[in-house]
Amino acid sequence: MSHVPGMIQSIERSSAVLRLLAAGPDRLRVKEIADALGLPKSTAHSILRTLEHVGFVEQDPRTARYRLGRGLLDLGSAGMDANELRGRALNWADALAARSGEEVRLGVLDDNRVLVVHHVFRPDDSAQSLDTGVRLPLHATALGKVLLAYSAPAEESAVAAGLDPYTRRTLIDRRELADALTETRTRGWGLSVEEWRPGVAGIAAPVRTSGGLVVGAVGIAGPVERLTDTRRQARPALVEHVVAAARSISRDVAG
Amino acid sequence: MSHVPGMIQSIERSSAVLRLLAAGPDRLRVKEIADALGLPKSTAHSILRTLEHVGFVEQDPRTARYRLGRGLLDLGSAGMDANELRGRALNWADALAARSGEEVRLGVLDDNRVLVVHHVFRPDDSAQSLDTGVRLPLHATALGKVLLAYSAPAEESAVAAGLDPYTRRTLIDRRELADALTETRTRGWGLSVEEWRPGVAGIAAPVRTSGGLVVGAVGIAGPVERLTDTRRQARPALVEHVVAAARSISRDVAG
DNA sequence: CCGGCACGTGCGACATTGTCGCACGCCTCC
DNA sequence: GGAGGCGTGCGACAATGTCGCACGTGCCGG
Repeated sequence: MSHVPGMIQSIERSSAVLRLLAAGPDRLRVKEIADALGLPKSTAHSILRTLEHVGFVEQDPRTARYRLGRGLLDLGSAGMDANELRGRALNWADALAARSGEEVRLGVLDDNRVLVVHHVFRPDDSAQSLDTGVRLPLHATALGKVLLAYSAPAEESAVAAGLDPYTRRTLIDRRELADALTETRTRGWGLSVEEWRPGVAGIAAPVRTSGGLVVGAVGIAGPVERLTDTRRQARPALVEHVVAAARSISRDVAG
Repeated sequence: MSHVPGMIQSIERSSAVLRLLAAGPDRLRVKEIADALGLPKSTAHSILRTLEHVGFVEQDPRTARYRLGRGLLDLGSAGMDANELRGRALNWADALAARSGEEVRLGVLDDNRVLVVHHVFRPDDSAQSLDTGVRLPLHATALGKVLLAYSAPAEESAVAAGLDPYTRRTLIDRRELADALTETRTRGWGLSVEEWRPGVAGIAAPVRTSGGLVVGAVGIAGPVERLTDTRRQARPALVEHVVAAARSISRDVAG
């Protein structure tokens, strides 16, 4: 790759190595990397050795091939700032509120809680309190269930912290919660019916980066009778609105 | 941090910078980073400039503070190797073949193609060819649609490379494909009916890491009349088997 | 079973490269 | 309106990364 003055060459090369390893599912040999980047073997090896030392790549002991390391996994999630997410979701959240007729919340995972980073009031009602900055329980809200469904560590942490009952419908058994999260994962959206506050239901869907990583959740909340039918099932039209909004925000986030 | 002989200093320092940015949710100033790592301002700035150039960090135009960039988000995906995925999927793939009565394939994204990393024959029939290692088209197979649905870059790349028609049902229009992928994303599984080979249909579902990242797809393939009903809709029982198998593999991968 | 090849790895010398000191301009807070 | 702090850019030095070469090993073919 071309050398750009003022840029640190070894860092540019490291980036190229990481991208190369990320491009294909296969592990790569030193020679393959060196050839692909037009570098001498020694140089490529020196870079790989350092990247391995800092945990960005790992080497298979058997085949001696290199692949990306676990150290990168932790970095990705922090890449999306809450404020940034909020900025990109503003318009879509408003549109969702207008289409669904319910209040909209955008949440991110934050220390065993859902941190509400954005809140849009229900269009027809002005007597509501602004929830931005509030922290909601993970296991009892639709937003929280979505966030838990795509983060195994968060699920463990939440279970370990204890599943507090807020209503008689709150899921307090770890198996019931696990099943609910599996269902959430499978269908792609989350539901909570009177598990947090009596008479209130929520529908939420995940916001993803271009790589598929879940960085937040967006959802609506409102009276049970408006969000669900007589069998306590989510109304399909509302689900579609929520999922579509989440998809739009995801597309925006992906750039 | 201490200098280790044989390691490239600037890469070690870059790693420290990235970790520092990942540690806190706040954006950091050049001076804060420099002080935390014991570096001169100029040096820290030079590293930051390069990291920004390669997309690993971004600078807020207003506050001039730095945060992690989008380039890192997509790197986590390749942490899962194809062979590793194959190893974890072996038993589940066999079970899926037994339950569905159809042949099973496990595929990963590889350079505008689906790379088949595992293949289980249909239980009742021995006259089949082993597909492991074969590459299938992305836009015309159920496996490929699932992989495309969760990778925007791959979709762009596939469209750019041209949507070759294999049968008269192959999706060759980019809008039709986009709609199909949206549908795939929404319902959580993919379908292909005579889009690749006449008389053959496929049903596939995504395999995810604990973070929700899609690293592969598993699916069944077989005669149209066995996989779909008279309206060319996938048979729910088979879909359930495929989705369940994908979920099991995902759980295995996550652990 | 043995020879040859190709690969990963390590070392050392060179000079290219990153580092660091310094100074400029801008913004913010006294 | 002044002063301090910050981000940024430049340039010289030498410390640093780079590259050529060679060793040992594992694999494949004869």
